[in-house]
Amino acid sequence: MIAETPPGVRRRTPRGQGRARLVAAAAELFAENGVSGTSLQAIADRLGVTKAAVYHQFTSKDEIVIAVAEPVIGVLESIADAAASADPSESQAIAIAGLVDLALSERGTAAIVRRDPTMARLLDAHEPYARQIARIDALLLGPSPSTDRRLALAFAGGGIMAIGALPGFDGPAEQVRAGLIAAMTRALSI
Amino acid sequence: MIAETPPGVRRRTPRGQGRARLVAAAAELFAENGVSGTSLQAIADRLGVTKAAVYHQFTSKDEIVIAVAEPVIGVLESIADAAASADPSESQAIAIAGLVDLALSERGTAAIVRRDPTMARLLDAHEPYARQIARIDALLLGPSPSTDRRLALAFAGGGIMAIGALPGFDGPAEQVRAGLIAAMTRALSI
DNA sequence: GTCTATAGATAGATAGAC
DNA sequence: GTCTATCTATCTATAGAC
Repeated sequence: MIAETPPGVRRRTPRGQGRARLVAAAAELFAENGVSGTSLQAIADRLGVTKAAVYHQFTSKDEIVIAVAEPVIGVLESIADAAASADPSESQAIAIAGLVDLALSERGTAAIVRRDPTMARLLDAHEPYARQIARIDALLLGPSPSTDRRLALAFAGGGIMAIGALPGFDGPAEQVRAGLIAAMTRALSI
Repeated sequence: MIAETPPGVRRRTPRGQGRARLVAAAAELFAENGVSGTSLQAIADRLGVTKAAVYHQFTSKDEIVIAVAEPVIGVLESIADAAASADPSESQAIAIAGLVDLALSERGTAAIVRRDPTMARLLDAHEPYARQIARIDALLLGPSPSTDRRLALAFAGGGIMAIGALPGFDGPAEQVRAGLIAAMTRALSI
């Protein structure tokens, strides 16, 4: 009989780290080739394991796709919370800064979440995402928005995600961040 | 012996029309599911034919992808030509109006051309596309552009294509067009 | 947590009849 | 221009040993 792992003994791979590594690898590949263009084999290859090992952590590809989106949804919720609880005169600026930081920190992932057809289809059926997006949109639109303002928001949404998809934009990070916040603000100044 | 089709007699399917129908069907499917998410079987099904019939018109899937992008490239060239030959004080406005009209008329296709990973990879190796994009970018950036202006252009590029991907934006078409031109102009007013 | 092995479906692509 | 039939490769997913 083989002894069980005694409590407190370090495993070769810390708890949950295999899963996190897998999600990170999947996110990179999704950003490069799209969700449909990424096979489980490709994910396994990047990790240096077999497909079966991938299926040990997730029961389906869809589950991996959702797992990739989850951190972004969490950040969206934080942004909506922060903007909603701030003074109304500041809520828009807070939302814009949050979205810019999200696009810059998550880069490819944020872009994939917004523009990949497979991801979009899964997230539409995933209530938490739709709810946070709706909250932020409402904050940025204000009450009874004009058609022009709704156009401007859709435009700005595409703009911010296009930036996330760019390979590291040159110039100091702080200048890029400030430039993007200015671009978003300009787009919504109507 | 069967007589050959006499000259001048109308064929059941006009010359080249099968090809055009195929490209249109492929463009729709690419917009809905992405290039990787669209099989040749799916294209054939939408046309009510078999895969073999598709392979009669195109020798590979890549060729279909390029054929879908070709009309967009043609329009980009017209835009660049028109803007370049106009008075410098008007060239930016002409380019913006042209891009907005392209995004609105081609809708899904224009968006796919800009954001699908498979399409992007093929077009990067397709000189005509890169050349026209470079011409238009140069026109919109002007000489020795600042980092902020290059950021603004990338932002605007994402914005305009996000609009194309939207399902028919409500409001009168003319208002949508004017709103988009205003959004693009605002984005580049730096 | 990783492996080998494989099922079952579907992918892109080809051959040849009509 | 369209078909049936088929090839080979790859896909998602499962079973079961270590």
